[in-house]
Amino acid sequence: MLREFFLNEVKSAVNSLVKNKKLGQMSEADNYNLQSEIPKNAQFGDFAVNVSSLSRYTKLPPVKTAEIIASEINKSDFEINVTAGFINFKINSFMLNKIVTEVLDKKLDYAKNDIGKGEKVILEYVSANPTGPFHIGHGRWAAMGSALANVMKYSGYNVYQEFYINDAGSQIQKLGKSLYIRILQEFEVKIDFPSDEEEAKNFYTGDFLIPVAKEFIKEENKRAKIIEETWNGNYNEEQLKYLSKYARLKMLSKQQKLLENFHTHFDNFYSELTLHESGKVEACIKKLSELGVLYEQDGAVWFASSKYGDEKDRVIKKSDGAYTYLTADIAYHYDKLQRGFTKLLNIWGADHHGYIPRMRAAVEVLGYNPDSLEVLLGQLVNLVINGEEVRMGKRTKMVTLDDLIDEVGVDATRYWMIMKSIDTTLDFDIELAKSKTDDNPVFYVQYAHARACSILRNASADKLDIVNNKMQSGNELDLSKADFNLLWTTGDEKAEETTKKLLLKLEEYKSAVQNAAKNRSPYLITKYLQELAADFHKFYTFSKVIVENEGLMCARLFVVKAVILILQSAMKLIAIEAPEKM
RNA sequence: GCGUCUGUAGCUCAGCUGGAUAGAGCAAUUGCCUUCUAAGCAAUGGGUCGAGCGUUCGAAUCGCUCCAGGCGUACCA
Repeated sequence: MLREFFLNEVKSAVNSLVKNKKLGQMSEADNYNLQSEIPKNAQFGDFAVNVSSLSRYTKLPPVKTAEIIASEINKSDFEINVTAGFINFKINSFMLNKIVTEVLDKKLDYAKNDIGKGEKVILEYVSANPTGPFHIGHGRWAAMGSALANVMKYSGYNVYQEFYINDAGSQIQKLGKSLYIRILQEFEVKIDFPSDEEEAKNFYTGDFLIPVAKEFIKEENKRAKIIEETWNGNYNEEQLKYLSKYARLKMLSKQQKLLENFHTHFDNFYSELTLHESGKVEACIKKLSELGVLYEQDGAVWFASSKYGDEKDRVIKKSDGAYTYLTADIAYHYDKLQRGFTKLLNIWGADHHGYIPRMRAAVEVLGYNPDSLEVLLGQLVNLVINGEEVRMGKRTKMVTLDDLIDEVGVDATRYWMIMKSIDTTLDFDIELAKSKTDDNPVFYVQYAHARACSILRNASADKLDIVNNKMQSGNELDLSKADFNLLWTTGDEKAEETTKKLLLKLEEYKSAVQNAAKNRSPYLITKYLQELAADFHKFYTFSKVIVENEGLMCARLFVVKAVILILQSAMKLIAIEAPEKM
C-alpha cells in the first residue's frame, strides 16, 4: 500500500538518524505512533506523515524535526516537502501508472491481503427462531454479516458462517398449536385464537401460518383430514407433535430460501435441538459442575458468573427442571471452541448486550481466553414510511423482510442495511431506498459501473478492434497500445487532476478493505464505493476516453477498465449486482 | 438507579488509537446535454461538533460532571 510505503520511508529515515544519534533522545521508530494519512487539502501533497509528536523527544520544534527527517529520505519516485510538522509526499506519474497496471494484473484480487493470517473465525449471525418470518432487523444482520464474512475472507481470515436455529423449547409447541388451528380453520371448523390477550400469548396469531396450513393440506391430505376428524376441542398429542415438527422445518426452509435470495450464504445451520439430543448440553453442565462454578439455591441451579465479571449469577436449570436459553447457548459456544475456532464472532441485537458478560464468563470458566468471544452489537432498525418513523412495537403490524425486499429490491435493501455503522440506529426510509434518483447511493454506484461498461462497449463497437473486457466478449485489451504517459501531458489541468485523484482512489481500495476487516465495519466498503464512483464520474466529465489519439485512448480505456474491476470487486464484497447497463 | 449505544450543517451520517481551514450525501440557490449514459458534473450558501470543567503545545476525538434520546437491567428467548 502506498500509505504504508511512505510511512516506512519516514520510519527508516528515523531509524537511520537514531543510529547516528542525530535525533536526541529517540529510540526506534516503531516505538512511536506514527501514521500516514491522505491530506485533506491536496495542495500539501498526496500523502503525509505528521511527525510533530516526536518533538518532545527531539527537543526541537516540529518543523525542524520534520526537516531533519525529510532530508534523510532518498526520493526517487516522489517529491517531498515539509510544512509545519508534516512531511508531505507527492508521487509522480510513474507510480500512478503502476497502480493501473497492477489493478489490471490482479483484477478482482487487487486488494486481497492476509491481515487475518488464516485465523479460524466462526461468524454467527441472524440466528432466529424458526417460528415466523424474518423482520427487518434480521435483514440488517444478514446483510452486515454476509458482507463482513466476505470482507474478512478477502483479508485472509478463515471464516465459517453459521446460523444457530433456536428450535428447542416451548415456542415450537406454540407454533404447532397455532398451525393446528390454522388447519382446522381451512376446514371451516369454527375455532379461533383466544381473544384474551394473556392466553393469546401462547399462540402465533400472525397470518403467516395460513399459507403453511394450505400447503400442509395439499402435501399431507390424509393426515390433515384425520386432524380435522379427530378434533374434539383438545389437541391430539401425536398430531400436535407431528405438526410442530412440520411447521418448524417448513419455516426453516422458508427462511433459508429467503437468505439465499438475499445473497446471504451460511456454511451451516446449527440446530439447538440437536445440541440437546446429542447430550452436549448435559455434558457441558457436567463440565461446569466439575469446575465448581455451579450451586443450588431456591430449587434452581445457578452459574456463579458474577465471579467472572458478570453483575450477578445466572440460572442454568430452572426450578421446574428446564434449562434456560443461556444453558444451551453456553453449550453451543463450548462446542464452537471445541471445533477449533479461535475467534467466536457474533452479531447480536443491541437488546442482548447485557448477555455478553455472562457468555464471556462461561468462555473463561471453560478454560478459554474470554477475548476469543467478540460480539458485534447491532443497533436496531426503524422503518420510515412517508417520512414517519414506524416503531416496530407489539401494536404495529410487523413489516417482514420479505415485504421489504419485494418493495425495495435485494440490492437496495442490502446497501441500505450495510451503509450505516453498526453502532447507529438505522432509520430505513422505504421511499428513499426505492427511489431511482440522485438521493439513492446504490444507483449512484451502480450507475458508475454501467457508465464505465458503456464506454468499453462503445470503444469496441466503433473505434478500434481492441476490446471489451472479459464479461463482454472474452477478449482482453491490448496493453501495448496504451501510452500512460500521455495521461499527464494533455495540457488539460482539470483532466489530469481528476485522473490522478481517481488513480489514487483505486489504490485506496487496499486500505478500505483492510480497515473494514480489522474494524469489522462493512460500511467502510459502501463509503469507499461512493467515493470511487464520485471520482470516476468526475474523471468522466473531464476526460473524454474515446479520442483520436490511440495511445491516449487506450490508456484511458485501461483506467476505465481498472475502475470497473475495483467497482466489481467491492460490490462483490457487499454482494450486490454490478449492472452493465442501466 | 446501574450498564450500554447515540448526540457533529435544515435532514441522514463520516471523522473519535488527539494534530494542517471539521467532511460527504440529500435538501436549497445557480449554471452545464448537436460530443463516450444528465441516474452525471461544476459553483454557492449553510456549523457555539448536546452543555460545562479538566488533561495537553494542541480536543469533535481522552477524563470527569451534567442534559437529551434508544436499548437492556427475568428461574423469556
